[in-house]
Amino acid sequence: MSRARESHLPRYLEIAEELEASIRRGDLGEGELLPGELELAKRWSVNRHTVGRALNHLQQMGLVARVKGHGTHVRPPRLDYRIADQVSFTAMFEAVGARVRKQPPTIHAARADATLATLMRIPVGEELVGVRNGSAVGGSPLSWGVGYFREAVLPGVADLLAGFRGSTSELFRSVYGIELFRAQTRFEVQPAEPEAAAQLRVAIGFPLFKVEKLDTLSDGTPAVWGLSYFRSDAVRFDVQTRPIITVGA
Amino acid sequence: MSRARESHLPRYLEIAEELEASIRRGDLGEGELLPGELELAKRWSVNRHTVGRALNHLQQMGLVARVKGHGTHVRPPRLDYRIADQVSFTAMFEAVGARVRKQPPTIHAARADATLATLMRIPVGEELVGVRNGSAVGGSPLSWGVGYFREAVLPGVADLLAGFRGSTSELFRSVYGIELFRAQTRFEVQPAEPEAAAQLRVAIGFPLFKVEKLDTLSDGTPAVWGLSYFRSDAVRFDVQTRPIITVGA
DNA sequence: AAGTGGTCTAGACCACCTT
DNA sequence: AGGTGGTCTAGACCACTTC
Repeated sequence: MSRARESHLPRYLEIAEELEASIRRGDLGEGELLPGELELAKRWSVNRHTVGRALNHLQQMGLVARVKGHGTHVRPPRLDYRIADQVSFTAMFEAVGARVRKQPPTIHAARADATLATLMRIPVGEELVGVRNGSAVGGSPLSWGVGYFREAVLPGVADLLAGFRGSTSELFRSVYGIELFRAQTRFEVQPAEPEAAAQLRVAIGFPLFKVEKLDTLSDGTPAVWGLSYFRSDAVRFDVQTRPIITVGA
Repeated sequence: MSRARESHLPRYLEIAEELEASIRRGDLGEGELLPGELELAKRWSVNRHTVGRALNHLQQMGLVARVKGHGTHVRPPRLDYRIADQVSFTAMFEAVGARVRKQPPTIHAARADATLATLMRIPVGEELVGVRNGSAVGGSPLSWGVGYFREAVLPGVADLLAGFRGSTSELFRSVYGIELFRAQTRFEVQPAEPEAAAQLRVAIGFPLFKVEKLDTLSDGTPAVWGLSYFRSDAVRFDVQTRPIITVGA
């Protein structure tokens, strides 16, 4: 492959690279606030919009976070969201020492419409319990979404979940004596809509992971379906589909 | 002027929604070119940059694609990239009737450095065959990346792959009599760097799926590791970790 | 040559968060 | 009240694709 020209990089990318270098060098520590757009613009003798673009690029790289009215600060590295057939959201992040905060969920009765019935592979009209929830790790919002639990499989689940902020895996294990398994996970990228943007404290249009999941009982019976949006600057997903052997030395 | 609007939605989102509606209605057919920014700006009496933002938003939603010097056209719906423990990229998309075109791969000898050895779970210094490749579906670029094949597990793989553009799953099955299994897949979102942007025909900064995969033999022995970038407007990933039963009716 | 979208400047107003 | 980033306008220049 010939690499003839690579000299004329856009100015905002040059600035982004300089800022990236100084973050990686450690000139700017984790959580530290960067100067505002106006001051940075003066530093490179460019317009405010040009450094703004550089900062937006760095945000999509996961290096900084921008909050309107507050400023731009250095982000910690992305979290690893590990998914295998057995998963506990809470246990996984606590194992890494991350401080997880779940919002108290909002619960409502629901029934499977045509779309939901297809996604969950259950009959139309079945009784469900809908749960709106959100999570934050290390003080920064991570996810926001909704889940649907089958009342037929998890009787009385609405009362169980009301106000509950712990690990649902443990809850179901102790109350029903069952284990849930991740059967299917779908990943998509979507720009943040106004409501999701507000919940996750990102600007409208910021790229989000849209994740749809289906959890089943051990025999493959569908039990829970969920749709969540995750900040793409805060997380990376790691899905295990088979065991791996480590070779040699 | 009269900004006495009671909708607190940004103007560019209102325009994006109107365009979205007319695409979903079918006023604009798949593949059809939209008017240029200047004409659209006249239509809504706004600046060119405002409609530009609306179009960029629609592109991130996967509804349109923008190509510099060419224009903005309506995209087909996102492809479903189904991943289970047994996968064939080629077979999967051909099953959906999509026309897959793989670029002839570029091959080079390589050795596992510390990073690669950790990722592949093999000893440092092991002999590998590096393969740069790209794919397009339905005439639009989809992925671009690099793969590393273990010479010890797939002897003579460099010669096999040189100029080969078919299904590698089938190739390995017929030549070595082995089946490869997807063991691990990592998903991350990254803004397009200049080189990836050029290969995938998107603007610099456009959000891409960064996908790392590890394929193994049936006993879990690592065989192939790969890193690919996928256009996030063109694809959605669907990972199956367990079988699912369909209930009722 | 004409048209397209990408970049950069310049200035304005605003909503939001902190003090 | 002061500072932050988000939005919108306006105009300019450019690289790229297509004719």
